[in-house]
Amino acid sequence: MAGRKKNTGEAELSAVEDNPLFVGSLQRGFAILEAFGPDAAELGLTEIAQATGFDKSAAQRFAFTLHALGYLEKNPSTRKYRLSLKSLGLSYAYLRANPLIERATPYLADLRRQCRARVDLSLLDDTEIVYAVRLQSRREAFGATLLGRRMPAFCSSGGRAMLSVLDEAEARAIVERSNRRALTPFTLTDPDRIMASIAETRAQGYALSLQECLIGEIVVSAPVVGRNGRPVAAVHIASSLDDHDEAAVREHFAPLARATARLIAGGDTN
Amino acid sequence: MAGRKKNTGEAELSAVEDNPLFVGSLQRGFAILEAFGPDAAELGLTEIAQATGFDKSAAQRFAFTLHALGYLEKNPSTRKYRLSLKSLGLSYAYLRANPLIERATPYLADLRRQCRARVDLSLLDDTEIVYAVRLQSRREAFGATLLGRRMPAFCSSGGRAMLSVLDEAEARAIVERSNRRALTPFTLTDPDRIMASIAETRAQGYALSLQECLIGEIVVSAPVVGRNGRPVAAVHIASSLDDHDEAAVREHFAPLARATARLIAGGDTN
DNA sequence: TTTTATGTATTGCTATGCAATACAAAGGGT
DNA sequence: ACCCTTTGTATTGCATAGCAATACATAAAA
Repeated sequence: MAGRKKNTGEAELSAVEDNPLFVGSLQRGFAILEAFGPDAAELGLTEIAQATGFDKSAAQRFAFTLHALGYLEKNPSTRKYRLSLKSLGLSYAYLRANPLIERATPYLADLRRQCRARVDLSLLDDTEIVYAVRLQSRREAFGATLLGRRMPAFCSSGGRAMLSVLDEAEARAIVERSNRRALTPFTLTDPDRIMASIAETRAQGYALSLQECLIGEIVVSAPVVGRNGRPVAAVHIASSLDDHDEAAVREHFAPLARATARLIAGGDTN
Repeated sequence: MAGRKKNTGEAELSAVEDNPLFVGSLQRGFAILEAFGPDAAELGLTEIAQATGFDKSAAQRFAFTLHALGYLEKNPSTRKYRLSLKSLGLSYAYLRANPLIERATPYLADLRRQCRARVDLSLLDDTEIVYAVRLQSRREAFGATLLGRRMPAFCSSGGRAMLSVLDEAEARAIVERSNRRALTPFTLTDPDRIMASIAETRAQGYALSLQECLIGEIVVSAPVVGRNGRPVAAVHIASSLDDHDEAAVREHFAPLARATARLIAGGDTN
């Protein structure tokens, strides 16, 4: 987590950092919060310093402050810091304030009952999708069931669904600046082939991902389109190939996903 | 949201603020983030200034910075700020890093299948409980289904379950400094009667809340106890009185909740 | 015990971030 | 269409908040 690089262009970012309105301390504080992750659940001061590139003093001050504010807590035995419950507060505020999600939730619950598979709602954030609602089915790999999880848009079903709503050029731009690391042997990584898949998605009104993100998983997604014609979200239905084969998914789940997406779009305010 | 008062004692807080390690800018930044909530989904600069008590300049600088960092986004039409998707990231990191939650999730999913009612896992944070896992059943009021939601411990079933694990004195202290506003006409607000309910909970091994938080809702909860003997979490089973009466809940759900709590506690690392 | 590593506390200096103010750009009433 | 009010954006000199170096304390390791 040390030197994570954004492909969004550092130039633009450092431009904004030079703006006199920019408060560097805030940035550093968040950098420390963001240093905590699945791989780094608990961090000591020196580890924080290492992960962020700050010196010990800076790590100390910011960790101290975040602790005082309640965003970090200390494991008394290891004396290391970890994220605290308060981290959940922001999510709550976000979800609660988001009318799209409020609107979508009951439709997704209905969908979940109809197909008895995992149902997700994802949002597009540049080259990634973020899961905002997840209704899990049976036992899934734990990390895969969490809200806020990010996946690359180019290879996820929901990502392709949303990209298919954009114009060709915009979609291609996103695909091309994505980090197109293959997640499975089935992941398409060639931009042209990805764009072909997106074109197909556009034509049929839904995207289908066959083991492109996870071996054994098949996902259909339909885009939720805003009044302005832009993609707002994607409705996913994910299941195991053990339970449903491609034909069945296309025949039964795809129309359901599309219908749900349309219902959600129905009362859009954007 | 302007002058929210912590009953934890301001003295202690301002003591820490005077520590030279305390970075005030971080505090102000978070104060602005926290100004956003259900009631204040979108805020303009002046509104932010009002809500936080800062002057326009401060509001401007911090909003600018949070925007640059990606935690706030601007509604282009209203020019107001709102929380962005990035808010979900912290939750993800927290949940992902929390072994208790990872461990609990599959057991909760099983429980959900067995009782076909809403199943939640909550954690205790001083006088409040925070929902960390929620497996909803059918349509529920939207806000009630979200992760990160807080409820008073004194009147919630899960809260009483966890309080019942503490010693009498500690539990009473928490109850007494809670803001004991009645949420429904059935909410117990008298400390003595609450303590009696907690004692009963301790005796029977589960807590039962009959419409104390929400009219028409019945909830049983069992505490998850850590190796150190402290309450770690609570397992809730919530259903509507239309579906299940008190006797049925006590007979069928209470044992299930207790069993699940024990399973979760089984491999605790704390 | 000595040694090494890591967390905690202190302090003087200066760059950072502050607040006042000026400017621009929308809304909204008449 | 105008004014006037309101709200967002940009600039700047100055003081203080926050920095980095360093010293001290405490815990694990050898």
